[in-house]
Formats: sequence, structure tokens, C-alpha cells
Amino acid sequence: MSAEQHLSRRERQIMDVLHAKQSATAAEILAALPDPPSYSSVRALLRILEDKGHIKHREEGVRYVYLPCASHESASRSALKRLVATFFQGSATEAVAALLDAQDAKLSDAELNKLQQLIKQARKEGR
Amino acid sequence: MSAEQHLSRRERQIMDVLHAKQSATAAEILAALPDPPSYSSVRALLRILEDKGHIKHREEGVRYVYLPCASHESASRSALKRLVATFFQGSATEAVAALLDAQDAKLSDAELNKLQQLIKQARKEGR
DNA sequence: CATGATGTGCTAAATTTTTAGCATCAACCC
DNA sequence: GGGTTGATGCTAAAAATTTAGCACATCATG
Repeated sequence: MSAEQHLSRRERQIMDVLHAKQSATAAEILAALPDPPSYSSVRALLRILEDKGHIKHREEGVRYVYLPCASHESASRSALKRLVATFFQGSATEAVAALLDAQDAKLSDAELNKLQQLIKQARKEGR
Repeated sequence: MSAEQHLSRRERQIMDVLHAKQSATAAEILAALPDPPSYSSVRALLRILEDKGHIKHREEGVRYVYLPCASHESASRSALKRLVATFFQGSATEAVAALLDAQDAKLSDAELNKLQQLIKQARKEGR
């Protein structure tokens, strides 16, 4: 948790790419980085992140495919928690409200239905 | 937007504190930082952030009270957008779902009601 | 089988970030 | 008034991050 706070700028950028893509090769990561550095740099960073235990890799044919150590679920959960704490004083409700009226969100009817069902379910479970 | 990506580790930590507290003095920020450095360091960082245009200050009696330049609303909106893009492939619905079943969220009935109303409203506006 | 393309590993250097130290100013209190 | 307290401004040094270069391995291919 506090480990997240210790990531350097590039490290965080790379983690973001990996979270978004779930897994990626060094070349793919390079392509996705803002202000892309050299390929070598990316690989150095990947080694560091792996040393620190934030990511791991599997060999896929010749190359390495990198992926975060934390599950996508737990990573997104803790990112959400942090954001809600930072911007919404910990109120998930407020965060949902903000999501709903984000201009570019434009949820479809189907999605709104889905949300209503989710709320119904939350009600049941809450009891 | 891409400016957010360029913040260094400490800069980001300080911005997070300021977003959470809305405004704070150097001493308050120091107190809220993880692995707190010296007071001087915090002040140096604050000067840098101000130079870069991320924060501003007003004089309050003797001391400075710092606050983010961006409105709380726009900052939280763009943070949400980034998180949703990174972890939920851009689907706000998925993000809401994750928020709803976060263990520590435990929304009350009142809050769930509020959410249902928000959805109703979103429906109306969508038409 | 030589060679070019595409990987990785490692290391050292450049750059950026982070830090602390010191000078200065204003307010407050004795 | 003089001194203490608690701010800020600036600068230089320390530490961390970021970068690129080079050596080497593997695979495909002409």
C-alpha cells in the first residue's frame, strides 16, 4: 500500500501500462509510454520493478512477457480506495456520483440497468 | 493531463495531500507526508510545484496556505478518468461495480438510495 | 553456415529529484 | 529594545532515477 507511494515516475507509468494491458512485452510497453525513452531504459526499469517484486515475467518463445504480481482485482481495488480517500473523503457514494455525471461517460440504458441491479444486489447482501 | 504523468514521487505525494485537505500549510503537508523529509525539503518542493503552476498560495496572517490550482472537481474528474482508463478499460460501469463491492465500502441504505436516485436522474438526462 | 534481426543482461554516466543548511524577515514577549 | 520563535527564500550537495551503450545469446533465413 505504501509501496505504491514509493514508485518513481517511470515506474508508475510502466505499472499503469501493465495494469491497462494486463501483460505486455518490453517493446509494447515502450510504445505505450509517454515521452518514450530508449528500449534499454525500459528494460532497465523492468528489471528494477521485477527486483522490487512489483512485476514478474514469463518467457513466451524468445521474449519476456511482463505482468503485475498483484491480481488485477486487488490492484484496482486499492487504486480505487486511494482515489476515493484522496478526492472524496472516503465516500464511495460521492465517487460513484462523480462517475455518473462525468461528461464523457454517457452511460447507455443497458449500463444504467446493470448498475441498478448491482445496487439491488448490494442491498440484499447488506442485510 | 499529461502533466500529471510528469510529477515526481514527492510532488505527487504533496498534490495528493493538497487534494485531500483542499488546502494546507507547509507544516500540515509535512505532517501528512509518508516518510516525512525535513521542513526545508517540503518547502522546496512547494516552490517547485508553484513554479510549475500546479499549486498556488495565499498569505494567511504570517504563513502561506497552499492549494491546488485546478478545481477540486476537475482534478477529481481527471483522476477518475485516468483510473477508469487504466483499470477498467474505460468502463465507468465496471468501476462503479468495483466500488459497490469493495469490502470496506459497506454502503448504508441511505447511500444506496441516493445512488438509485442518481441513476434515475442520469436516465432522465440521457434522454 | 554465416549473418542480420531481435531478444536479454549488465554497467556506467547523465539528469533529475530530494534533501538539508543557512540567511533573512516579521511578530511576539520579556 | 533585544531576543526568541516561526515563518520564507535561496543555494549547493547528496541521493535516486533515468538513460544509453555495449556484450552476448538465440532464432530465422538466404
